Amino acid sequence: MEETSKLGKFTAINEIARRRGFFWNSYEIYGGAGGFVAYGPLGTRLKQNIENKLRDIFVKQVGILEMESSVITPGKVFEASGHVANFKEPMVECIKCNKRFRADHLLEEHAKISSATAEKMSLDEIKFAIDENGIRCPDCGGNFNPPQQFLTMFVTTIGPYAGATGYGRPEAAQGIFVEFNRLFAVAREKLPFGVIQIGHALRNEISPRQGLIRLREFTICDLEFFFDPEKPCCHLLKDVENEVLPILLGETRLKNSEETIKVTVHEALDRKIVRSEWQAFFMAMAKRLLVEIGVPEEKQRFIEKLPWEKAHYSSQSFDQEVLLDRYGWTEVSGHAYRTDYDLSSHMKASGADMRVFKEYDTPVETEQVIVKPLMAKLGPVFKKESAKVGELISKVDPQIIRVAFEKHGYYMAGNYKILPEHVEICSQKIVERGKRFIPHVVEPSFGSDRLFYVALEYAYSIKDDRVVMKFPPCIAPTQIGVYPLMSKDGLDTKALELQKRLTREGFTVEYDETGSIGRRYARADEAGIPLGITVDYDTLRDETVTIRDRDSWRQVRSPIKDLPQLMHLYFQGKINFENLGKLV
RNA sequence: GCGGUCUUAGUCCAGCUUGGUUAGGACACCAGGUUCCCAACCUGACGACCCGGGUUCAAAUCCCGGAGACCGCACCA
Repeated sequence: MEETSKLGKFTAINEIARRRGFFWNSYEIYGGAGGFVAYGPLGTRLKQNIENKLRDIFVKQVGILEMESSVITPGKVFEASGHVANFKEPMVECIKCNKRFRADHLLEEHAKISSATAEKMSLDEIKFAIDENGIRCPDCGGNFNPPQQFLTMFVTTIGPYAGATGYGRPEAAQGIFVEFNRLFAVAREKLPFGVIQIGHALRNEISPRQGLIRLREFTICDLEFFFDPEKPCCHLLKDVENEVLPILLGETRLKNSEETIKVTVHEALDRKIVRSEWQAFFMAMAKRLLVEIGVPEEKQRFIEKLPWEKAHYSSQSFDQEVLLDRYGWTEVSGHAYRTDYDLSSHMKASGADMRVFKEYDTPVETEQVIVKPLMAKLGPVFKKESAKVGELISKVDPQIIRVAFEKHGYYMAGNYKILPEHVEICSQKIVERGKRFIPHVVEPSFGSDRLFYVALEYAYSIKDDRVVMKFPPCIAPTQIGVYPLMSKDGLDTKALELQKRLTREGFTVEYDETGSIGRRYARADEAGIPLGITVDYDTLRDETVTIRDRDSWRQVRSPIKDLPQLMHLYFQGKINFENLGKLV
């Protein structure tokens, strides 16, 4: 019974999404293709509004820099990042029944090989281990074909001739890391700073079945926040330290429990539940974002990833989950502490120096004993070789030379005999003004399509057998509906004027004069339009209109001239519906 | 990838067992009428058998293959 109601809501949301143009499966005329969706007019606006909300929070409020890079990425990038090695699954297929299995999972189960070890094994090693342990198909007992890797990145060729491999990026993060040097320069070479990229990513999922939750092409919002690991303090923590985070700890999960603990950001850090201040800060901001798109906090939680669940780059990871009617607890954002993994990898692979220079508060002065070759003396003796000899000498530990002089009266640098008069051993002051290091990264990463689906599901409600999409006003795809009570007697022209005026004010306004007023309200409710303004016969007399609240269906009356200001205040969340006019 | 169920207008469904003239309904949408605040009513218009092949005089209907959806399994770095 519960099952059918779950199906019912999901089906109803999908039906309304198709009918009203929120989203649908792509390529329907060719039979469809799994894992790809098209957003219609309402959906596109809703998705943009959600993404803009995210921008509002992170770009405007926190000061994160936004950038945009390409989807197609040269192979080298994902080789360096570790994706080519890690973004694939070794799979075996049963010869008899054709069933496929994760080879590493079979080894864990039947050969007691740990997942960490199994992950590092080559295909040959896997084959050997399978044969050695006599592992057969768990279903029918058949033998396996040789193991094969299934790469979950889309592969392509860049340019028409060369065999230059390119990948469709499976995340937007690498687009940020590879441009780090320029971004850092733009950020005026100051840490900490963050960069966000919102864009498409591609993952060739084996079986993308869960609608908007798992797509082959989707929109990802990756935020990479760079900071000095020696200065891990978050200067914005004050704003969020009392925000409560519901966390399901890894240790709790190991006990097969789903009990969450509720801790403030402050506590979570104090008790070292979350190890990075910045990570805790972003988790709190992520929670706020979800509240703003309509998910109450009791329907959210953060779940700590277990060591073998973490991505290859991550040190400590949490997933932000939202309770969905259909899919249960569902990930909407991931919070990973990527350390210096990515920048180090790209540094090593590309040869580019991605270190950051940090000036010490007070320069460090050290005295160092050095061997100074006296070229005036060396020249006459070694002639053309003297430059080489000089270089050789200066690399040697002064102590060794000193000891050699004391013992033998000379020092042999290779085949060259160095006498005390050739060099000067002296102490030198060295002033270090700073040092170079690789910044650490904390990454919150949101799935835009998932946020979208979450917003739809939480907005969906039924009132008097009608569907009302209760989007929070700040993300509603259409903000205002304008209706003439009758499409005659000049009410229509008056209403059209009003629509134009509000549109010029920057609102998304829809005009509708077809059908009875009740039908138009119903249509508007389904599209989730928060406010409906109706021009009636009183309007012609006194220049006032009624404003209808989507959620309560109550109405207030206000003068037309006040509308622009009232609407601005309402959509900025500064006033409530009741403050829009006199209740009628 | 596997197994089960399924695929008919914008949406939701009927028809298929037993092949046969013009594939039926509801809602939505559009036009006109009517209507002074919550999917009212009247008239009219538009609009579909998932794709490919086969069987047959004749296929939405039977058979084979494919694609897609849903449920379960597996997968989800």
